Amino acid sequence: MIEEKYAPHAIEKKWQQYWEDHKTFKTEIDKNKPKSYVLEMFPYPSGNLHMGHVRNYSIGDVVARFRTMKGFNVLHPMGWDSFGMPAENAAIQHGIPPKKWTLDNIANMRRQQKAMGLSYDWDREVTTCKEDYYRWTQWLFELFYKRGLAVKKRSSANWCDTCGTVLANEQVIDGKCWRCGHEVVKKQLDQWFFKITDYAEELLDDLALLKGWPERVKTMQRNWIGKSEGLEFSFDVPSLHEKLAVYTTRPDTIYGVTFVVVPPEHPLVEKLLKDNPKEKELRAFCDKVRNTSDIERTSSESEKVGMYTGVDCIHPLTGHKVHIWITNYVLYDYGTGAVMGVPTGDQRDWMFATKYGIEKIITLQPKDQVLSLDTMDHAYEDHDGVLVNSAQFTGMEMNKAMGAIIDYMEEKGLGKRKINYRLRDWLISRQRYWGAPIPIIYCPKCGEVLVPEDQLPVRLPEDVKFGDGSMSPLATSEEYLHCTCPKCGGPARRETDTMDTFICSSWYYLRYTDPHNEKAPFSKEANAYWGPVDQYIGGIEHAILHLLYSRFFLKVLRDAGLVDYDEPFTNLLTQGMVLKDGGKMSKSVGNVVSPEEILAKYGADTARLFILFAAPPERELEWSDQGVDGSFRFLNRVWRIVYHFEKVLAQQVTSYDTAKLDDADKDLRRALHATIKKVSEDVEERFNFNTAISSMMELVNAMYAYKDAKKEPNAGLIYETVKNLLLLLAPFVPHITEELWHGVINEKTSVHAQKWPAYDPAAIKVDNVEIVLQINGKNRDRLTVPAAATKADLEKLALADEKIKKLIGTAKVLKVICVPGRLVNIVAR
RNA sequence: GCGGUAGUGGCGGAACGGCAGACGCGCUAGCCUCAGGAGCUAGUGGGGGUUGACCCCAUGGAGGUUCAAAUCCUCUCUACCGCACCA
Repeated sequence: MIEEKYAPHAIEKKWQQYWEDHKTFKTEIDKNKPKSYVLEMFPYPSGNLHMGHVRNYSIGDVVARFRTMKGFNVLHPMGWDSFGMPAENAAIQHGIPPKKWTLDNIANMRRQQKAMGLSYDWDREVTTCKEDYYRWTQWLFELFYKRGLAVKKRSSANWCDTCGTVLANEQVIDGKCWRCGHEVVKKQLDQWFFKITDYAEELLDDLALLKGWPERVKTMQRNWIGKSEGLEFSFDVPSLHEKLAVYTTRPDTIYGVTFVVVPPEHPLVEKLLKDNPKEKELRAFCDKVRNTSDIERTSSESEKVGMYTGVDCIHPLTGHKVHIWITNYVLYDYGTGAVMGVPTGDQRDWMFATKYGIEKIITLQPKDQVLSLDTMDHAYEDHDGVLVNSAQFTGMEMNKAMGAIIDYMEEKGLGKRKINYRLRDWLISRQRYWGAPIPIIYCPKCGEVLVPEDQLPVRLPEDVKFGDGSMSPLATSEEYLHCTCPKCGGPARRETDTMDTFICSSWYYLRYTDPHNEKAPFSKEANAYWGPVDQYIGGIEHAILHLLYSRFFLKVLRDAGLVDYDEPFTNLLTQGMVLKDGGKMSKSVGNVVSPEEILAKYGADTARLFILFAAPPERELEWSDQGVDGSFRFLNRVWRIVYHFEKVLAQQVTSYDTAKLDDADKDLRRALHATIKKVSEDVEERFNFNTAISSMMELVNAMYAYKDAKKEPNAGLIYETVKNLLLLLAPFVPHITEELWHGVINEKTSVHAQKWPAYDPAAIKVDNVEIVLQINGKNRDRLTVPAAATKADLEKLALADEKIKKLIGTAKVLKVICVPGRLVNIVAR
């Protein structure tokens, strides 16, 4: 029995309670079943779900429920990426302790997720800011440390003097502090790094293993790692008795070098400035440049400025003097940190040389053209052409010259072939409170000492002050700061930096496999069964950082013997953003649609259905309030048509004789089986949920047409149709289907415990198809032909068509192209 | 700037290189109703036309490949994502 009217709220509450009571989504290892690990990126607990979350979880839930119905043992967990700046800001601005703020937010968001009817195994929830989790984050830091992958290096951070705090890049707005507007400066600090560059080559190579990743994500990672092959060589700096090393990917242009540039951070700069008559001006210039961002420095738009140091070096091949400049347009942490300037081969160098009147020498020109400085107005940057003005290499083709010059330099001992990566080591130190403390102790006698494993976690103290000028809030807790050295027992102090939250999120997918383990981050056995993640789903904005860090982490754990596979995420689905009025939903624009309101108005099933229907998952999604109405209307249509057939269904006629079907029956049956086929393929192979839903809408339309066409419906066919419609809809709209299933199909079982339906190929077959007749690619007529017609049949039928004959007239038929089932194209002149 | 992606009716979107616009929204008309922000039926890219025939145009723009292009190639414009301390 079902109610006459669809009442989503009562139904949804009822079934959510039922699933919770019956632990419907609890997962255990079951070696008799194939496993499938379906994972959505865990959220930062900002306090409320936004539509991006709703989209992410709706997609994941369909995949998880679908795979369960397909017979997989599905792991589908949820947790919280709960360390980070917003909690600390809440503490600074409103005096709320970060822990309380975070846990309250988690409670609220968990409630919202539960209201969506998501099939999570909540017993596996992980929360990165809780001791039972960050204890293992610290343990993993120690693992990295022991393997030589966690090292200290000097590096700069954004610093605001007024607030007395380090600033994140996003807190620096136009070079000023976001809170006080004071000018931001760069401050040199000793900071911890993870040596991700040790894995650069493997991170690059193994992209080939990721067949289930979008090509664009792999391309972005490839470019981010940025492998290049080139030449490293040095210029002698006679006045300083030093060498200045440079790296270039264009050794073919080496004879065109007319200056060398270094950034203010370059180690040679101090020596260049010492006893320099222009020291004061140069220092002022360095200070200014030091505070500009990498994007500004590498932009070819922004102005290239520099100062000649007055110091010269010697070109290793020509012996000519070359000026050394300090500039704002090179990066200090790529290559050797110094760059050779070739005005005619690089547009940035061209602009710089033009501005400062530096000499230009043409050393490469196109094969069929002679370049002249008189007519050139920009650099010749093509990787093609012939060398000129290049001593014995003159006349050589660019591609050959590259190798020849490197060989020559190596032969003469002047330089060497070098592979470089754009990828930099991962700076993991944060001078903040709300993160996992780095488990290091500094002892005056023993130096840097790891906190022993059995003393983990290093707990976050609660008696800290924010923004009092200390490098890190943790330094303001006397109790935290002072400790005894684990080695010698003498007085020592703790590291006061915490870890980048990206570390917490680089291994959480492993913890889900064994979330309550107190002896290890996870057991090998649990992870061997569940890992790797079969389907990972999350925003495209994570295409590089999070996904690259996670890949790096897993490879280190593999090398440490903790896991036995190479990549954490076998398949990746990157979802697009949710937009409103063409733009990102944001509070400042005021176009935010609250999921909570949508749930309150229509219920979870409508919200889930709409967000899956409105666009394919990888594309951006334009939110439409009217579109939501449409989805709600569809669910009402489903409800009414099932209600209409309730008495027929109550007879429980579960079969029928296919030989006794009339045309209306056959049409409905064909529609049903075509829909099963379409939905199965769309969900399983392409994740095209929008077209899967549209085909189910067509099926419901066909059921209405059938209702009107037949006074006496075929009870068996109706039963089959309704039953399968509910099964197909179940992963998308789990509550309404559960209610209808219990009401008209089987009150003892859950629709979510059923097998996914199969279609009958014979039911889809049609006898005749309509094809298009074209002349010279233009549609001229249509023709109904037997579905089995061959190419030869089609050609004969097409050429016999009266209208076609008339249109061809006296023209000569040159060619006839036949595509069975689709068209015939007659080429006639 | 560099790297990546996307542009199709009034709107969201369909379309193995093979009938452009499925499905939904919106709109129009009719039916039903005391009533409707409910439901049902039909229509709905633009232009022409003998107005259920038929013809032409149309997938950001310009070229190209092909019997055939929204789809492949080149250039270009626009929007969005990432750029290493937001997560």
